[in-house]
Amino acid sequence: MPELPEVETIRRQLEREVIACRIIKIVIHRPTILLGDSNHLQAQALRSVRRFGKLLVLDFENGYSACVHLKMTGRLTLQSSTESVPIHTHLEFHLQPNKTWNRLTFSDVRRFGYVHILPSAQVESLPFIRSLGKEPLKDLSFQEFQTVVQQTARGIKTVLLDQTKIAGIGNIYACEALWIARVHPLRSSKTLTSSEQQRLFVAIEEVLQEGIARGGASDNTYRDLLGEKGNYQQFFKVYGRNGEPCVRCESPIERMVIGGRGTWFCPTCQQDTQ
DNA sequence: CCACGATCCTGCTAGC
DNA sequence: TGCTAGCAGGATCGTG
Repeated sequence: MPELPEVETIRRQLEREVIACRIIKIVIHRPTILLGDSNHLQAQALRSVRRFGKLLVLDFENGYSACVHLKMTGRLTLQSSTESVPIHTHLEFHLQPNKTWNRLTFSDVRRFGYVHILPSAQVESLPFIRSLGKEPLKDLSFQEFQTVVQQTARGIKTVLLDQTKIAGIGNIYACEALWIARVHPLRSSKTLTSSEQQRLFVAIEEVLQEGIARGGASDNTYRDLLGEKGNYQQFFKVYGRNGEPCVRCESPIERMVIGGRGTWFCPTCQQDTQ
């Protein structure tokens, strides 16, 4: 499930590989995942690639943009003309010049993701982007993090996953950061001590940084622009490790459900539920 | 304001 | 072996 590090990995690859390439043909297999008019991208070259939280924005030379949300199983993939179009491909952008690949495809098994084409000038007015909180590694200072955390009595994990409070953190990185900081996922946010806030802030930056450095986490479905897996899953301390010994204290990792999502934590290292 | 549940969707897997 | 129920979850929306 692509979170900030996975989406950032793809953003960097798009920047490296696809900038200045021109769309010469668009094939729509499933119109329902497409918002806006794809004709606006016809014959347009890619100029820049931005990211807002987990949302990718591809900007084209004529002032139109394609906003791509991968949600859980969405993928952007570069493919060669000799490869057959994989199942669940909803959109194909045929590109020039011909490199080792000549198509950028959007696929999504579960069809939660979407591609939204609109004028670049309107991108930052999108409700989703307007509602986003600040971003770790970018503009979220410790003071601002502290304010967010002190604002609410909700469980700290719920707060970390709230994109309107902090942008980009998903289930994997939330679980991992809480383990590193030794904070229980259900801990009431506003009760965190300043040293816990400090540890958590640093842990969030650490897991996201490390996630990017490892090309993201391919727990199940994530693949990068070239179809490759990331490596960060090899460094998971808690995520999906139900019953395995904690690498810090050897207690078996436990699983609970918070907000309908699987949550893994060490019952010894992460105590103080409150 | 907040919590909770349903919704969207398909593939995988545990269990019978 | 083959079927099925349950699970995976980002974001949104409705209800209490």
